Amino acid sequence: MDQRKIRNMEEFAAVSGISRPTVSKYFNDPDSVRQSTRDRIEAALEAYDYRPNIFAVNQNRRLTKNIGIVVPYLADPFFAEIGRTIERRCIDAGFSPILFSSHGVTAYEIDILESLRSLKPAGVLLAPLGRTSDRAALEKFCADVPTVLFDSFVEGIGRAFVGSNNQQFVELSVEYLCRTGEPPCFFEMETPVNPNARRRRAAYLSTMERLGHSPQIVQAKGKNWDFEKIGYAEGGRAFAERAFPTNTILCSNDRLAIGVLAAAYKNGLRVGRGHGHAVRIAGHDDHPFSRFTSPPLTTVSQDYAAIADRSFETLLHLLDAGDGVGDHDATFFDGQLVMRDSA
Amino acid sequence: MDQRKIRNMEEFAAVSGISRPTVSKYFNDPDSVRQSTRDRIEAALEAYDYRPNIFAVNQNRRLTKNIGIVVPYLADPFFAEIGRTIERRCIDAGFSPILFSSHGVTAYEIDILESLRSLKPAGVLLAPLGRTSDRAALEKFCADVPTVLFDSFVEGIGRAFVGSNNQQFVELSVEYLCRTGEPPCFFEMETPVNPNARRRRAAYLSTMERLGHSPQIVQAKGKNWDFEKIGYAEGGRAFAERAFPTNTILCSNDRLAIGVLAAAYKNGLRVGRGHGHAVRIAGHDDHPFSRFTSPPLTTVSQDYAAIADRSFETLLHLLDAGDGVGDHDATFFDGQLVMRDSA
DNA sequence: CTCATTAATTTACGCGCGTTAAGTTTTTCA
DNA sequence: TGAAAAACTTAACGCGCGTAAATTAATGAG
Repeated sequence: MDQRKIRNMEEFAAVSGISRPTVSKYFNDPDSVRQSTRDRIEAALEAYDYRPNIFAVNQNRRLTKNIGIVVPYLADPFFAEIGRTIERRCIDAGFSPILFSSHGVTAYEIDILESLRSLKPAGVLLAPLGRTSDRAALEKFCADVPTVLFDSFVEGIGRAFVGSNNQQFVELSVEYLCRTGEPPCFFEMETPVNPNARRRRAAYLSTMERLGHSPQIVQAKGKNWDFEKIGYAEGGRAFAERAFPTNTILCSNDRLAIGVLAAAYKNGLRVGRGHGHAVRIAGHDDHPFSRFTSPPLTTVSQDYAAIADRSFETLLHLLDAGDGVGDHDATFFDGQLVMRDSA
Repeated sequence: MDQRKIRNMEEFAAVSGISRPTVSKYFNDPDSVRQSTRDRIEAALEAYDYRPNIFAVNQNRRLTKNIGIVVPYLADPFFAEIGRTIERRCIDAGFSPILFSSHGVTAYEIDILESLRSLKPAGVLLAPLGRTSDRAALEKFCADVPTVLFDSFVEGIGRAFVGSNNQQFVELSVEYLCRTGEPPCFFEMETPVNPNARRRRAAYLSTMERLGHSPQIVQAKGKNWDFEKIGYAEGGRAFAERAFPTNTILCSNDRLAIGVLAAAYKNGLRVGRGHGHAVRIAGHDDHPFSRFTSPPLTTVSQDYAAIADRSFETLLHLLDAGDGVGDHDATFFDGQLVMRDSA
């Protein structure tokens, strides 16, 4: 195939019979050169497999083609899935995605933004930790780097936001549960890490009141991202102490619900609707595992792909709109009720 | 804090009162300069927040301080977890980890290795796709870059391997199941993507024979990484067709077992041991979600942290051992039986 | 205090590519 | 066919840092 190794663009230009500046132009935009020279370059490219040195390329660019993707917790399949989707979009659009996870730790998130900055990314898609984020650090970062926030909305941070309509999510689940059985109590974490949780609580309260029921909230202690574990421990405790005031438990999110489901099983409570069942349990988010719990979890589905796609599109928009004062648009996707057997 | 922005090492050297080459030396190894000059540099570092341009730094190095981490499927919490752990080790050791996921797609794995190569990483930790990996591509890559394989053993690839002792895993589960009830049948995928699966099958066969039982294998159709879905669909079909020859189902891995568990529930089969239970189900790996299934899944635990730690240590070893012909050492960690309620 | 070490400094080159300016060739189209 | 436009070539500089050689300064044992 190739006779000798190509060491740099100079040599590659030589073997392709094109001058180096033109080759450089080609790599920055293949359409910017005449078709005939493009063909010659691409012919040489096949014969000699050469790739521009990525470090040398990025040294001179003020901005690279890198796109940072930051999620708060990669062990959560939701974020794994959404990260995956965004990665693909980036690659297909000719960017180099770099995936980071804060693993639920504030200091990690700060570190990530720090090292991201030195990668001179064209843009960043950031799902912040939320409550435990260092607001100042986020603000400073977003001031320098075009950033689209997703999943967790943080007031005043980022140039745009894409997430789900928590109000609508909870309206959907509360209305369904009230329509088909006892009005639900709301199970959530005492000090939720994620700002979505606060909006869901508010939505639960308002929806219950609108429907003429008295809202009842059960809170679980716990501050980390081990939601299933917390749901299991605290849910179990609540079952044992008969702390759930109704037979219907609406969990703030599916991961918590998965824990409560396990706790219910352990306590010998049959979960589901209809007679013979002791308790109904529902969640929100349509977590990838929710369809495989026993019983399968009734929930409200997030449109993963839509959030991922829209986030990326929004960033692209931002990028070629330049540093226009960007009318911080926020997109909130509605969810859909997914009726399964748990409620 | 800082008066003017520092643009490069030249300027930073000026404000710190040290020459640029010495500053450069400092950044490559803070211990290589006299304590007094180190103090002066670090004082300036606090006052002026400067960081060497990562691209310029890497341009001249033959090797960078980058370490690639490649997993086959990041939406699998096992890999998310192990990826997370390795990342930490890298950072703590002064390296820059970069996490990639092949998402189960051969072409992606090849692309990842391709772009990894251009990042000139000091080393790579690779959990290959396995059966669907492009062997030639792996071989070519590993010839150029010091690579430690983990999780999936591929004969002759990489300079070392760290994974689990599949033989021992299955011995443990089969012996336990035989000791406490009907000998298990083995539920697995027809064409498993992961080489561990083949070893587990072999271990099942040999262990059953050693114990004087006739092995019985039930295979599920399906070729992708949606193990839960496949387990649910094919397990459900097997239940409906009464294709499971015993009341004890040993699944090749937990994700498959989670699907079978859901299928059992759907078919009205109570899962667990003792009377009143129709079927026992067990798995392998101690998947993070296994303790939250209903009932909680009996399984054999992988030592995530040990695999992650040892993989990284092995790589470090490899790196400062230079290009010594490395006696391709393979480490196989034993598992521990985790008895829960499903079997 | 002297001499031998050890560490820092000065000077200078190179890495691989982006980019620009000036000159040359090719293409396009009237 | 000829001139303008477009694309290319040559030449050269700069990016920010690693690194080497030669020189000077600091350290420390005797």
